[in-house]
Amino acid sequence: MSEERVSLNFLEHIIEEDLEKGYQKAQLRFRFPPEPNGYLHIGHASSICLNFGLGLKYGAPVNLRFDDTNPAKEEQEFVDAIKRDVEWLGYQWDTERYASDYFDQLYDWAVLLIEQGKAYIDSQSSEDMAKQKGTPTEAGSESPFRNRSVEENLALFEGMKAGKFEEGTHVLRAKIDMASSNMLMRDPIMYRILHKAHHRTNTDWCIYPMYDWTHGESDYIEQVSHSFCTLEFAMHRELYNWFLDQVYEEGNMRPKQREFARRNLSHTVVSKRKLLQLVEGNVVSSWDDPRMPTISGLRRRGYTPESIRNFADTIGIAKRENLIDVSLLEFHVRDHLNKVAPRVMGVLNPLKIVLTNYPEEQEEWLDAENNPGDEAAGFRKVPFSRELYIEKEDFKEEANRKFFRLKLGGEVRLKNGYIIKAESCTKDTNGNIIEVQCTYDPKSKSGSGSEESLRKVKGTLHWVSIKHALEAEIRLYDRLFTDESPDTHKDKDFMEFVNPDSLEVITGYLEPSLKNARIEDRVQFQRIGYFCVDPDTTSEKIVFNKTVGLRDTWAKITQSS
RNA sequence: UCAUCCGUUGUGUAAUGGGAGCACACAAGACUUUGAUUCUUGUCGUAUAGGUUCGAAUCCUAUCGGAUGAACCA
Repeated sequence: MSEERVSLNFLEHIIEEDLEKGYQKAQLRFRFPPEPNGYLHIGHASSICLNFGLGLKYGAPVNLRFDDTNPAKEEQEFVDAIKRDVEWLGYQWDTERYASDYFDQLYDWAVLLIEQGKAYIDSQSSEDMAKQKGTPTEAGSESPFRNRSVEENLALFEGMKAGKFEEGTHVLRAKIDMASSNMLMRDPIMYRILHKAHHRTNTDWCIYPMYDWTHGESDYIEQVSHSFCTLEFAMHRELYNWFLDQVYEEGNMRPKQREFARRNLSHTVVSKRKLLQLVEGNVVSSWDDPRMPTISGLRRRGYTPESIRNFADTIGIAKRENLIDVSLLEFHVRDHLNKVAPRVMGVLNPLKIVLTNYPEEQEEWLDAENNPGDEAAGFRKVPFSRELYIEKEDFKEEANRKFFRLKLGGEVRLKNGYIIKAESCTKDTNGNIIEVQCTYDPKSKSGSGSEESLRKVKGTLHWVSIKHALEAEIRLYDRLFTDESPDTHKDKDFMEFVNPDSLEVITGYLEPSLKNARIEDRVQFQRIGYFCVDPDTTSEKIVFNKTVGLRDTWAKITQSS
């Protein structure tokens, strides 16, 4: 037995230390707290995998909590989409919670703070308050309303709740320290007036708690042990703890906020505003366009939940700045699809070949293996006939020895079929090759066991029988941005880096077995890449999205020479 | 130029005072009815300068570099 070296990320170290210090394993509880104001993206996926992954690892419950404190931005539609995406990723939350579940408790606690002289109503404009806030290097100044009496504060707060005031006229502020080096501690706003209907509480409330006042207290109410968020909230920790101090009672779990670095993916943007710009500017068709980094986009692109979880696992979690190459994500989807995707044949760029010694009316149904890595996947039949399509790039009149494909006078194996030899070709008036005449070796049939079938020829091509071919719309995707970090340039707008060729739509010719493919089915077009059936598919027209290409060392060779 | 955080191969991450490891990428080779997959091997790293210590990626100091911080957003 060799000792296994366990490697933990820094958050797991924190949990392990807490466990050693006396936390009970049964007290561990985590949460994933999205705001329902948009669609989840690959960055959220990392956070989901982190929190739910820890839940699985420690056998701890994980709550799905919607941080719904701003009715101006939040909608039920997003709640539903988020739940779907988390489930699709393969995780189960313990309970579904909403910050809005705690509005009553939050209000009561706020009243308590007012009574203790730790919060006050400020009746200035936001501009005046901003002026008094100071700068990171200069202390702020106190509001003229800072020392209102408890009674007056209570009355005003009640009035705010009762809807007696216009938006912007009053706010509730925590009375902390206008000179703190942490700007967030300079009397942060706890409540603002918003005469807006909330997607869950409707018009019950017209004052809504701010993030800082809500988040830690929600963690506390749910008795979350570890509250993990991204680095931009590091400054908020001091406030998080201050608010917690006001309500914490001995004997309860005291939630601990810790921060990790957001994972950045190359060649993409992830901010809601920018994603919206792509949708509204018709750069992409929708939020679930297969080029979008949203979870719904990745799903439509053909990514599997496993591949995304494996990706999140490999990139790990830390506190340093990072830019993860999108090719790592592509590696993981290839890696998973290689194991599970059935192999099929499809020609995307057809060139007609005619087997001159194959009888005109003859057709054969050949055995084809569904997945060479998985015996249980079995076999299917593919039709073979005299006239076939192969890829244009698989034929050259003349080529050197490194070209393992079809050339005049050369032989090649047709996958699952026969060995053929190119004899001649015909061209149109522009000199384009439009047809290749070949002969086939009738004894070389794949799997027949004959001496001829065992012959080694260097190249193997995929193909499709023209008269049996299924026409399909094929959408070929490329990266949406040409720059690896499009939104980090100070002097350039990210839209300048949009790749104009990120989508190419062509007609492909597929083996007829694909007629029964269903939406979201994923297959490998042999020698090309992984594809999945798009929801735009109808009974008349099947649409495939290219998920990712196969690794292509031949492309590298041709490029470098 | 105030506060907080962070600097480990090309990228991401591990090593918590004692082996700089893993994955991807890259390179070479083997196998192959997918130029795929698989397998083998290889190249490359602790920001800099001091200090503490028998011993430092790890602790201390300074320097350099980066990120974050002034929304009635989350």
